[in-house]
Amino acid sequence: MTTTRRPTRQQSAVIDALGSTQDFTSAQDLHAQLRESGEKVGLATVYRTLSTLADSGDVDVLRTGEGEAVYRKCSTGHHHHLLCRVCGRTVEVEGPTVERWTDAVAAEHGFTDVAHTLEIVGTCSSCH
Amino acid sequence: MTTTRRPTRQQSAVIDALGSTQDFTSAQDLHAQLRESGEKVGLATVYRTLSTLADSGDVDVLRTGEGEAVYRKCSTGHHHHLLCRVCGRTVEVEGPTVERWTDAVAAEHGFTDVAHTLEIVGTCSSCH
DNA sequence: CAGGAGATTGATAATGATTGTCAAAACATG
DNA sequence: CATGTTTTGACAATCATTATCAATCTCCTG
Repeated sequence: MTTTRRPTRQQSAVIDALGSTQDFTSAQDLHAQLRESGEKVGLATVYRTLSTLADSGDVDVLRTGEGEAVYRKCSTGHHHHLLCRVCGRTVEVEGPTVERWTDAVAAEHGFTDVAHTLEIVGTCSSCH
Repeated sequence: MTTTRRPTRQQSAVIDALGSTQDFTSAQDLHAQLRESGEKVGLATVYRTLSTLADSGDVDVLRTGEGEAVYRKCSTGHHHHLLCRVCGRTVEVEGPTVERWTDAVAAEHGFTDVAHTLEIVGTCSSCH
């Protein structure tokens, strides 16, 4: 029995907020974002909505190193971050290389619906 | 100032417990296991030891779908994980492609001492 | 349009893993 | 043995996430 889905203002708000970025975003962040933009959505509702969307496969979920769950609207191009460990400056980078590689490796092992996270840390030129 | 590592009974117990299996094991499980086998090790110590080992790269860490951290004795050098979002099965993958790409991209932006993390999630063949 | 069944919401409490605290214990060394 | 340092562990604190449950909203039907 599939859950009856009834569209609501709150759910749309969450979905829109998710769609406004291509990055993986945590439920907490989304909630803060919604509150800032004036939308009144309860934290529990944000979690519920994300969880439902994830179950139905409409969003990707994965876990950060800290164990926080992060979500992203499915199948849009995305980029990665190059982070300076000294000053915290970040640079967005992208390229088909990694995308292709992960897809290939996943397919090779019979995996489908693949998503990935990649973070690169280093020391930037000014901080060297 | 080299790593001030002082071997203790507790740390050895944690390492041994970890080594007794090839599966990813949670800190909580390890603690329970140690307690059962008579070793008295505090929970905080288990966490500290695992955290230290993970930092020094002697064990692998990743997160289950529920957000629990799980650890395993490292088998080889640097590799990545292909994680099934349904059953949690993991496959180790490695290859020079990503390493080269991250190094190249980092260098291109003037970054040095580069490190990276990459996690791939998907649905494995049995769970599809 | 009114009424009602069922779905949805949200404030708050509860949960559970992980981390912080800090005095006591274990060590190494002089 | 005295002393300074490291490690331990019981317990409190934190933080994301989930459960609760009364109030509210939606849609359907008469």
